Amino acid sequence: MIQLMPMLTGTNLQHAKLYNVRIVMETIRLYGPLSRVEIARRTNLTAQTVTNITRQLLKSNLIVVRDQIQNGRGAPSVLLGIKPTGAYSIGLDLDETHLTGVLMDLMGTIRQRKSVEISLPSPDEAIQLLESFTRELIALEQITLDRVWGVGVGLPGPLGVSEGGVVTNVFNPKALAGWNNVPVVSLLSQRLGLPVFLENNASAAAIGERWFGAGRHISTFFYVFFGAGLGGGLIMNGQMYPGFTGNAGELGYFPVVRTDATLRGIDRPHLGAYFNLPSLYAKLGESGVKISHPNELEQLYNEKNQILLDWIETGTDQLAPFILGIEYLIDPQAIFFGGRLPDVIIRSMVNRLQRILPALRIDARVASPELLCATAGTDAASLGVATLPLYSSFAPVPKSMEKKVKNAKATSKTNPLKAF
Amino acid sequence: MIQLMPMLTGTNLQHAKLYNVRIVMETIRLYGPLSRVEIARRTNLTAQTVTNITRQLLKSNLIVVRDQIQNGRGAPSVLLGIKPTGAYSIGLDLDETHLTGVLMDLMGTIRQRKSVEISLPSPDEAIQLLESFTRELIALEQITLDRVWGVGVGLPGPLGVSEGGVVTNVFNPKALAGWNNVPVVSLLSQRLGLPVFLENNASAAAIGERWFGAGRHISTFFYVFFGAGLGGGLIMNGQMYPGFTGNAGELGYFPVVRTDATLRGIDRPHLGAYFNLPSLYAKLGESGVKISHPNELEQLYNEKNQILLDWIETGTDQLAPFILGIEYLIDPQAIFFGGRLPDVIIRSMVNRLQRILPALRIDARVASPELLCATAGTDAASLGVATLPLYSSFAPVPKSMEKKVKNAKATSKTNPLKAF
DNA sequence: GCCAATTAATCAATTTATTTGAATAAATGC
DNA sequence: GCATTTATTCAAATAAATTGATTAATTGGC
Repeated sequence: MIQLMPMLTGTNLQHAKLYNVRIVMETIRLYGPLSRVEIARRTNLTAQTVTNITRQLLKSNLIVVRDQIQNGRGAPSVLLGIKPTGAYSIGLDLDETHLTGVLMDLMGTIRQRKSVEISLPSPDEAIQLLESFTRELIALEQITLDRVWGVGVGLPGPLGVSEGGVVTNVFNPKALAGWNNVPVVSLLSQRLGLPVFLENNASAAAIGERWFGAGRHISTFFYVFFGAGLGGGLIMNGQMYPGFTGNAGELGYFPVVRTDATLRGIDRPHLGAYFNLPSLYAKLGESGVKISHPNELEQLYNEKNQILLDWIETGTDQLAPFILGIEYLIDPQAIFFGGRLPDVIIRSMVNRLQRILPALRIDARVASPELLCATAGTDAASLGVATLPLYSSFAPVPKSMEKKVKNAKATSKTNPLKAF
Repeated sequence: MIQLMPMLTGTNLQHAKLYNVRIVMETIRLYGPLSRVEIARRTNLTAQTVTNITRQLLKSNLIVVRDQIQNGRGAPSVLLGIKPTGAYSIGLDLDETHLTGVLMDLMGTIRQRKSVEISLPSPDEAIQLLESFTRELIALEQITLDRVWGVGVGLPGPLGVSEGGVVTNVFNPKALAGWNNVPVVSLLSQRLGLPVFLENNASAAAIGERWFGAGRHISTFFYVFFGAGLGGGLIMNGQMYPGFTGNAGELGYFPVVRTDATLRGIDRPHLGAYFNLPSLYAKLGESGVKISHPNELEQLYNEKNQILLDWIETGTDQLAPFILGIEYLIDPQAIFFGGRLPDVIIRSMVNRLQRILPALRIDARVASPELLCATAGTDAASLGVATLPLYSSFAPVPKSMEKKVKNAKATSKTNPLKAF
């Protein structure tokens, strides 16, 4: 758990180039299709450098010539765009109630999807299941394993153990009883021969929103995630911020200072103790309504089920001060709300927050963050973890510029851009 | 105020080299004196590259040969250290009650200091005063203006206007009535012919702690700053995080949800309305104790003045939930407490918090951030703003690697490392 | 006291990226 | 029909890190 100050690492030509490759890829992805000259203008690179880099990207099948367009005089521009099938990625979102797997392409389109309801799997069962899901998704798409750049796995946080911000093992997560020091990353990557990325589902959903959702053009936002429990993820300067112990944004375990009647029984009331699906299911069960999947809540909401509506309102009211805390401490550009709850419910929460919050704010504040519904829908988490391998390969994060030592482990799998 | 997604900017050899120069400087500063081989080992650069870079740094008088040491067999190491007088910087901390100016060297040592008590200066008076303070400090040290790499100016936040995270103008700060859209940076830099950096005093204190204080080896921390009012600064991944509107960490305007008797009268209670020096002075004045400088509080504290002790205890109790918010949302490695209050008072607050907090935390939490007294003492803010020019020139932040366009403004003054 | 071994630092040549300036090609507009 | 404009690329130059050899200083063993 001890995280030392990161090493002060220099760079060199090769890594500077790799960074430029990422910059070009990302520019095309976000603003493409673009001509080489336009890429050069947007990145401050010279046209010649862009020519060199795009030549290699074309050869590697990561981009493709799209069109030729004429703007005024002069030679027409050749527009370059991302080749969606240039790379694939797999995302697996597991919690105590379900597993969802998706196969995603380079543009973030879900091409295959599988889902199953389960109940608290053991680590062995889970690894088995994750492997078979991966192989089935690849078979469905009829591609070979080598075209998949990695597998992302999402679990309910907090996961406990991280190494320099990278989570490899799962240590006693609260939501997964019996999971004690499970090396998910090494177990699964050995079985599959693919790079595996592990992340708590809330942070993963935030990364997904950042890379493929409305967060593509927002560099700093908070993501409130409704999974089996309540979680949160924080994106700052375009990168996920894990916190020192890997628990940044863990809204669910934030102590509730104001004690409402609903929390009176609990010793140390915290938001997650109230705002979670199992406790909602239990409440509904008492009134004779049986629910087994969050999608069924949509109908209940439309039927104006009073228990559900009360749960939403009370939970939102308890959430409001925390949203204020995010505003004043982190001052993000936006706060997203997403997760496994149906869109209508999330939208009603956001609407209620927008009504409540102005009265709580100190009037002196100039601007407040936008409250937005997440774009990914109920598969936000699996979509989010699927972005992890692509993010790791293509995001132009400063870390990608750092020199690696000579005798570091072979990076052929973990950094596929090494072909450059 | 609108802050677009930062441009995706490529890099080139020259900027990669500049980054390596900063990496070498910072490695020597933090861990020096070091031999060239040791620098190479710590930075992943080759010995030859380090030789080349240190040769130029020696010629530029930024580093100096310190010693030769023998470790075992082989040629002895030549140790290189920062040359403290290789660069100077000036910091000016202004608020409605005082101005403190310091002249600092490259190692963060305060070499000259001036201070004056004033009352709410107009912008014109202030600029005049800032200029004369700067010239007096330089005269005291008997150096020429060209050896000063810049001037940092600190004002009580929130300052209102920032451009891409860089504050240049002051727009209606709450603490400085009559200051409406004052272009502090351009006014002062024109008069002095030096780069000027503007920052709110809390963030500046945090940067000072990061660069020269205990934060040198802590990459993520929060800084609770007691100035005339209450402020906060956030350092993440070694860099100050300003937030989208420049107000991240603005503790003072965070609404207080729990309403104590002390805040009952106020319409929208917030922490800063209670926890500020003018209101303490007023309270003390009612009981016949006249205070004009925060240093005088130390004696009152030692005399166990009940009004002061109550103010500290109540304020700390109100602060506690906010500290929890920082823990759960930001999950920093440490939280520093510093500012213009005497050390004994800050220490008593930290002690009280350490007693209060465990009972409020959800027991499931694995690790909590350390609560620490800041190292800089009552000059934290002026020390902090003095670090801004040095930080800007020498900090190995990723941004320093970005390519600048050809016809950008001359950078001779703003980036003195351009000699390389 | 000598000499092989070891280590720090540098020199010289090589490699690999971007940059620069010229060339080519395609389309427009007069 | 032709000068102009623009996108792109070719070829040579430039500038950084890398590599391998070299030098120098010192230790430890005999």
